[in-house]
Amino acid sequence: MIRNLTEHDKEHLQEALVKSGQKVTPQREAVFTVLLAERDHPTVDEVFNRAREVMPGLSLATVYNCLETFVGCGLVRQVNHERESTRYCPNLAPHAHFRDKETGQVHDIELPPDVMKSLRSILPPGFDSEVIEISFLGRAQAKDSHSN
Amino acid sequence: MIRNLTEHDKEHLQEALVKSGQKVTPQREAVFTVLLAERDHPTVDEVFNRAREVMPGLSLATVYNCLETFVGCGLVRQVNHERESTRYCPNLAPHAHFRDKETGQVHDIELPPDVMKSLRSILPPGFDSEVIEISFLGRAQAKDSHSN
DNA sequence: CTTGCGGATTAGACTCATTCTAATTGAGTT
DNA sequence: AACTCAATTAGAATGAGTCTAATCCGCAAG
Repeated sequence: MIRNLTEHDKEHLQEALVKSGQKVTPQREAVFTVLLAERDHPTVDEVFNRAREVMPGLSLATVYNCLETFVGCGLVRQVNHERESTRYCPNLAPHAHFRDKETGQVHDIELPPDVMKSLRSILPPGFDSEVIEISFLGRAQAKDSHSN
Repeated sequence: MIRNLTEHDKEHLQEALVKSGQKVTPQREAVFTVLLAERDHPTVDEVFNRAREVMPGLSLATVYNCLETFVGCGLVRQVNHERESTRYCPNLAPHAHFRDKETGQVHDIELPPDVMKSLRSILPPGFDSEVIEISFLGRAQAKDSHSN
């Protein structure tokens, strides 16, 4: 179910960690592997349970720590909907999130540069934004179960 | 500090409540008054404290109930940022939210119809969205302290 | 070697927004 | 005056996330 990291992904992880003064540890590799294996925006608990299959001693606190570290060095994004549990997403390309009202599934929606630009343009002078979050809520005709 | 509802706002409240089979109660009037008095996107706790000045016996559970009811009949919107406490906003026009990283203040950003349309247009076929949430995070040159 | 250092990991306690529960109130009826 | 049914209430319960203090582990210095 959970494959090992490809050489490429391993380098990606290592580079990002080292660049922000963090170490590569077995726990971090395991958590990162889980994130890449199934890109369905898992919650911390889901990551925890999946990672335990591969590293049974892993603790929940460590999963929180790893994910926080990854966010800190730009390896993954947090995804929040209302006040539900935070989900995690290794897709780094700019994208919005679509949440299916029925299934709860989260899908990535590609965000073309011109839409980004038009969004930025609605900010009145004096407002300077680093992060823009866009989330849709609705229903999706099931097609591919995951989100990319 | 907290003025009474204008006749107009009172009718607005009454109409929305009755239309969805709810009753007008003193508690609901008090909470709605608080929301309209200062449009700074208060948290439940802030609403609670402000409303207590006017109705000391009011309970926190009731504030939660009232706000939930208001959301249900379209009188107010919930505003969430990451996993912080939910805030409430009586601005019904389509708008985005800008959250100041430093002060935590939330400002409303008007959302022109063509931007809404271009956003809707990025959804692949099969995706049908009712609600779009857009939130900016950044720094705002203080100007008017409230949002609206 | 083996000792010491500092970051990473861990279990479990803690926080705090929100929800739930069960009892009470109160307005409008019969 | 008794009924009814939603709204209100206080306090308990939930649960995601954070904090704490102890342990672990890789690595560099002696």
